[in-house]
Amino acid sequence: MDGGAENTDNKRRTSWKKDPEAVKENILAIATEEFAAHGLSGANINEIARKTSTSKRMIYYYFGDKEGLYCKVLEGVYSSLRRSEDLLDVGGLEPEQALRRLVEATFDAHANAPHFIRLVMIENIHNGDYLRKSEIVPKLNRSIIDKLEEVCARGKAKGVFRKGVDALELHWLISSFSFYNVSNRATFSASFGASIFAQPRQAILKQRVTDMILAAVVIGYQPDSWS
Amino acid sequence: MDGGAENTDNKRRTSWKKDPEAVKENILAIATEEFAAHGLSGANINEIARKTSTSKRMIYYYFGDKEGLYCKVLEGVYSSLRRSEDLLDVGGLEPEQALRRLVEATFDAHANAPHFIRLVMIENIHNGDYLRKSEIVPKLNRSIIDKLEEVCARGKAKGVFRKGVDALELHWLISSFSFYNVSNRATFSASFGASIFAQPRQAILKQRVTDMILAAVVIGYQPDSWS
DNA sequence: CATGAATTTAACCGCTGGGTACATTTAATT
DNA sequence: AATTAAATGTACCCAGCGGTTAAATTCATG
Repeated sequence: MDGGAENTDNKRRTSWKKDPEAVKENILAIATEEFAAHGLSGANINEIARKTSTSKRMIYYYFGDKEGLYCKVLEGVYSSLRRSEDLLDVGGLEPEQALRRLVEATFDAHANAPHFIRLVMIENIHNGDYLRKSEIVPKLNRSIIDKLEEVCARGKAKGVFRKGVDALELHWLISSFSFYNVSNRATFSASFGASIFAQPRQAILKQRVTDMILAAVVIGYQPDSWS
Repeated sequence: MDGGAENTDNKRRTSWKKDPEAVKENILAIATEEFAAHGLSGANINEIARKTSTSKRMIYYYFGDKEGLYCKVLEGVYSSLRRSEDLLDVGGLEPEQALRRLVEATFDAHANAPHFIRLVMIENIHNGDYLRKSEIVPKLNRSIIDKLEEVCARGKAKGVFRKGVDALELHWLISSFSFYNVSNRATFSASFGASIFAQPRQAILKQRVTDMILAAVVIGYQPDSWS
């Protein structure tokens, strides 16, 4: 990530001994780890600095203060998850298959983005105060709703989706499964064991929630597994 | 809660000018507020002490240190939620109605226990380290599973529940809705507005998830709302 | 090569906040 | 009344941590 001087870098700066962009990226990466691990108040700036390839002073130089750094970290994980969602193209699939694909992909995406999950949890502890300040986030979140709305519209037009189906509600449903499955592993395991979070139970769970969503949306849907 | 001298109190202590039990309760109540509001590292012992009817010294006298206090708070909200669950009796209902009742009650219980939700979120941020240490919690959590298992058994015996239905999986499902609905309000609202968390949308949501669970469990179930 | 803005270093600071020392009061016991 | 142990009040400590100061280094530019 640091490597040599990237002369491919455009803008007005060609090659510095130490590239500020790389430094910023490095700080952000470490800070993401630390905030995700310990929360806003729990994370330690000195510790973040120590793990960085640069110094504490640089953190303040580039990000102002602890909260400024936290905000950038938050924006980073949000846009990173949404970017991965944008890669998913369900335009070529029939509405039922498109929805199934969206649910499965969301489930998997959450399972594979523990940093995102933890930072969203942390941000909720802070009542969304920092997310609300961000300008970048609101527009990011349209894409997933748009995608769901498009699928719903096609499903209704084709006559296979129920009338009452609402994209936002659907998103809430899909997120609740997918998020909880990661966010509450620790306490759930402490109470009931971790078996449900290992294979093959996870695969079964994904199948189950997908079927439940489809059953709620698609007229006359009858999953194979529901004898 | 303080009132007069409780001579009904057994043990070896009859009446003190200042009842230590009441002091402990008072500390716990305030600490619950503060930890739920700010997290483990975010909460401030001096601030907790200030809001108490006693002094910081007493907190350390009764709870040892910050983490000890946090543990007791955690145990408190857990047992409080489970106690409210125990009040729910579905023994007299047919399996389908019993399950419906359990889902609705869980949904409502979570919506009405914001402290519990926040503290569980916080505990998950800490990877369940403190919950795992607690001896009181593991046994508390049996009751809800037992209740679900009993309903499932009756439903299968009656021939109205599917064979594959598993109580733990069911609990995971019901919890995911109910928990996420409260835990992620802030960030969800920041992204998509708060309309879904107000009436009448909440009632619709509850209805929807209940129907989804029943459809997944009860053979041939067809909710009215699913045209 | 002098200028100066951008970038980086190292040392430093003050206060917050978890935790403690020690004296003192209270109520049961003898 | 004297003794004792639990319960409490007050003042204090001090390390950790967020944030800063001031100066040095790097490189484009005239």
